[in-house]
Amino acid sequence: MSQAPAIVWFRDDLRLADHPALARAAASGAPVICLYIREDPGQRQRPLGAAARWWLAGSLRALDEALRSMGQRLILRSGAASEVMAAVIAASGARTVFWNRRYDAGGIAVDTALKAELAARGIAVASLPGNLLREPWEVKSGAGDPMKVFSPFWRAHQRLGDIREPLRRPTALAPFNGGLASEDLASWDLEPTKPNWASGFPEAWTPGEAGAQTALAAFLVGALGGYAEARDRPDRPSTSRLSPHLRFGEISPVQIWRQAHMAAGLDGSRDLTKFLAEIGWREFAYHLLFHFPDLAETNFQPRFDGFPWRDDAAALAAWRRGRTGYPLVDAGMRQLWQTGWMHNRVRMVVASFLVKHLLIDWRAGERWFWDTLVDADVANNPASWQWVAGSGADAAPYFRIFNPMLQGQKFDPHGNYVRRWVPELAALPKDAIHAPWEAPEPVLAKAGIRLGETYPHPVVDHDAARRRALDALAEIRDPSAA
DNA sequence: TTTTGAGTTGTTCGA
DNA sequence: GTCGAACAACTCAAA
Repeated sequence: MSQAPAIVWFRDDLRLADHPALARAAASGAPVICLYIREDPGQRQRPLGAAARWWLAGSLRALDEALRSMGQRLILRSGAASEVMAAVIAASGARTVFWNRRYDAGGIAVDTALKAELAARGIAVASLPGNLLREPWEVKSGAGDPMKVFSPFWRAHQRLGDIREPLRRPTALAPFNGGLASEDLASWDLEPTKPNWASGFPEAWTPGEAGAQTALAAFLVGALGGYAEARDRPDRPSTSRLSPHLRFGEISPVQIWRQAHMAAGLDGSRDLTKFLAEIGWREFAYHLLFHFPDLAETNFQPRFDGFPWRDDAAALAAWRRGRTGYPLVDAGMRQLWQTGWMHNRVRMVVASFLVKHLLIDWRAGERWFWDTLVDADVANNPASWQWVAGSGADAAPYFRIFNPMLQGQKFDPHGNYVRRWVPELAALPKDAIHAPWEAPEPVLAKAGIRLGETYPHPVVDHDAARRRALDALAEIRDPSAA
């Protein structure tokens, strides 16, 4: 009599290598059922944004192809996780279920309930750590509390010892021959059609594990050298662009950690340290999310609950569409819209602009990023928005208000990033491109620009907006002074 | 318990 | 053009 199969429930871990759940299932010798569930969003689960849905489609196709090359396939099902799991178990006679943990409150609630349900029916469940360097609760202050400042968090994280070795991709997976039905990926409508706003995405991205490994390898032989400085330059290919791959678990931070160390040699170079600190920020964001599950909705610092946000639909729309009149801001928002991604330096600038220049609630920006970023991450996105807004853990100080012109001059000194994404400004010389409203009329005319027609006037005046933000922030600074 | 040093990413102003 | 100081005070984490 053949062995009962094991189910591997794939979630945000769409890879075969360094996949603890898959490795355990493979090691059991049981026939393996690889399952992906398009979950009905539970009460506290966040439906995927549109750009992330596009990525998911590609990633699921890639995973299915990789499994097929091993005589396996990915079973796709829709519904509530508990119902889908019950149905698959009933149809297959599976006796064990493996998955890698998730850390958002909604996901934890679903997993905890399901685990109890299955245990009550005699189904063994193993939930394993696979998507972080360390579990969020492992890092603690000396007093045993969650950490709220990045630097001590990261030091404590590193004091906990070596990061484990990545697991190899299973060499073989015994197939389950019972014939399980799978839904058709196309029927999930993950990809846009009318209009197909993602038509430019495939040129920029290759979703899937192979694409992730290619991106990492290219980064390690290329941009890692000089990363500490060049990473701030949106006009250059100087970042790893691994974020969406990490978001969907096509590559694990453990793999990145190990490969980066090997590529950089054993010495802790500045570039390597800087790069790994970015992985550290992801660890910190998940640490915060785990201990503060409402991160995407509630100010980490309660005094921001009284902040005088403005309701300004027109300004919000201008920001979303990249029509604020500030070239660097507009370039970033259009890069986001057209490719599903934005350079990190520019993310800070556009976020600071929305929150401080426009005084629009960070949650509005967070939601827009959630919908438009292919790397929209349940922990990174809210943690980063709160950091910029000043309402977060270890947040930027209130007086740190980015000047979009100055940031442009510093980090896009030739204006090439702006030219790439705001083509109507392309003919402007670099001295004018970050502040076209200050350019002499003949310069604008020569570049074919009529302010207010071919490119907008600034939606707000920088100096006035800056003062207004400082005043607003002063309102919540000292509660006793009110 | 108290004290002490530190805290991702900036800007502006005046010398 | 370049440089240092001011911008606030508060909270965190560890000694």
